[in-house]
Amino acid sequence: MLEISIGKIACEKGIPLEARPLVELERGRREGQGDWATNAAMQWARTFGEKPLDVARRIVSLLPGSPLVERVEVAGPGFINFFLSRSWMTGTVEHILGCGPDFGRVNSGGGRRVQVEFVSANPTGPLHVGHGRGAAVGDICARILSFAGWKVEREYYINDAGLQMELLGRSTQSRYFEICDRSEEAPFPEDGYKGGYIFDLARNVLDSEGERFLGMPLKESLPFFTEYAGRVILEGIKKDLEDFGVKFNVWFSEKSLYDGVRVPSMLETLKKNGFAFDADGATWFKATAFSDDKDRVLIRSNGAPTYFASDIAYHKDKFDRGFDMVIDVWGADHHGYIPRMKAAVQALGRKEEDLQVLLIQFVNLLRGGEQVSMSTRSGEFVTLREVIDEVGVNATRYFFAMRRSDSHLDFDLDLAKSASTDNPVYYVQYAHARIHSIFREATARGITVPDPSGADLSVLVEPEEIALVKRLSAFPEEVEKAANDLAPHRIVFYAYDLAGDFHSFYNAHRVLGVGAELEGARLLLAEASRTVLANALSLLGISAPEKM
RNA sequence: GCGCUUGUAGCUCAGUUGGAUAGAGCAACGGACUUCUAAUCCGUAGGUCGCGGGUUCGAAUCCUGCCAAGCGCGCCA
Repeated sequence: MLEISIGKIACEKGIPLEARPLVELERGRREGQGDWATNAAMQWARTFGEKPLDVARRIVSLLPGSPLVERVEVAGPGFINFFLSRSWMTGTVEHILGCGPDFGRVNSGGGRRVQVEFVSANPTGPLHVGHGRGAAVGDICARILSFAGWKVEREYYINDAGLQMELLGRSTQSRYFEICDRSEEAPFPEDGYKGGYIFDLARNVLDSEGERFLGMPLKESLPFFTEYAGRVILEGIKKDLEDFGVKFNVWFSEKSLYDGVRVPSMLETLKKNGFAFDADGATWFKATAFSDDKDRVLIRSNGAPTYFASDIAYHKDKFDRGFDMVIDVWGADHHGYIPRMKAAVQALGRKEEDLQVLLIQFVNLLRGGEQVSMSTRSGEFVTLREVIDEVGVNATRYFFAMRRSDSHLDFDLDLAKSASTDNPVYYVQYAHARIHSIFREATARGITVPDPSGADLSVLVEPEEIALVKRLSAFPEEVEKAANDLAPHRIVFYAYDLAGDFHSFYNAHRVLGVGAELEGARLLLAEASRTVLANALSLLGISAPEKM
């Protein structure tokens, strides 16, 4: 409404609207700079040939009044600051209470379909903390996108074909022989999986299948070991994710890509679009037609497709399934892969931005201030399961999501599990629990929360109350930004700040026993705060306890 | 060598489609519980936004050159 007003004024000034910056409103950053502010006068000063301050004053003088706006000021080099009136406060709280669990929903997705593919770890070992971060970030992104009006599907791509799986089978097979004191017959492969879980798998095989594989050629028994180990590990992964609160709609098997149809069909599409060619006995993708720096092999001269080829086929399959946007969550070490994948997507006839790649940086585990060293190959890694068992699902999710996903994360195990002042998870949850505590006490005293429509919220005038209402009202914008930027950490920060605003309010003012009118208004404010805290925590997949 | 990411308070990090006096938490120091949970709050102190140029009314943010860290540059997966 305010934008339109300003726009009209610009028109009245007799200067055409086009080729001029749009009017932008943003929230005031600090006390005295208004609830909303615009730099429009500064943007237009050049076009008008006047000083920004003069332009600002003229705009203000032409602004119509609004019941929501208490006053308008010109400040600084030419900012126009809007101060909102009390009726706006009342309306905000009523609106939140009316929406309840749906407050914060926005429709930037507009019902479009998006697929989030994440974790996608090889089933060659249990999930470790790095996967855990990807799981948390992917899951929270999916929740946020859904809240922002996207139709979301979550997918796990199972790398169940290829050399790594064979290596897993051979590792297990070797351990099986080793347990039977016949290790010299099946030497442990170089670069094999050395983790203790391989012994567990081998022992299980021995228990259920006996020693029947000992007398069999290695080649013959290998498929069993490979299939068995892969299946059991995948089951474990599924269980870990489930216990971590992460669900998938689709578990997509890499093997299913090699059905003799998908890769050739993908090649046909690329050739038809003019982006595949033969050279040196191999088939190539013309990645340099886009922003990649070299062309890439699709089919080797020995006839075998590359990993990249199956990845293109996979992404073609995704788009064929009708998604408007596809999000891949990758470990940051794969960043060099992005240009060619984006190129492939364009070669398939999609826009570059239809594929979004979210990079997850490495996690640095800290215990006692010391870095916990990890390496998958040596089998020395901390599993997601261990972290969950040690610090709990809520703290684990919170810590994984608290930083921008593309920056390194220090995960302090001692801090995460400490039920102390320093732990930000408890800080947020405690705000929610405190509000419930107020309601419990209110009930004990026979006080009920009034109906929002009948209450007078204009009695909320204290700075802490106003700050809290402003924070509450910003939630939908935060959801929208988090969705647009695929930035779960924004919600973490928002929840933390909101909790802080509530704690400040709580410490400065009493809710109960301050007179019926004020008490009612504060109960409604508390309920609105509880609602938004719960909604934010729900986006993070973190519980909102009633008691701590 | 080329490319990507990062560099903000002692530490860990927000802020990066150009806006006003760069913000939190931890650590340090000083305060606040007869009351709805002190797992909280209030205050003090802490900064050449890696360094140098440039663009403009205005730069942590954009451009450019350096420096440092991490990660990539296969007919591997």
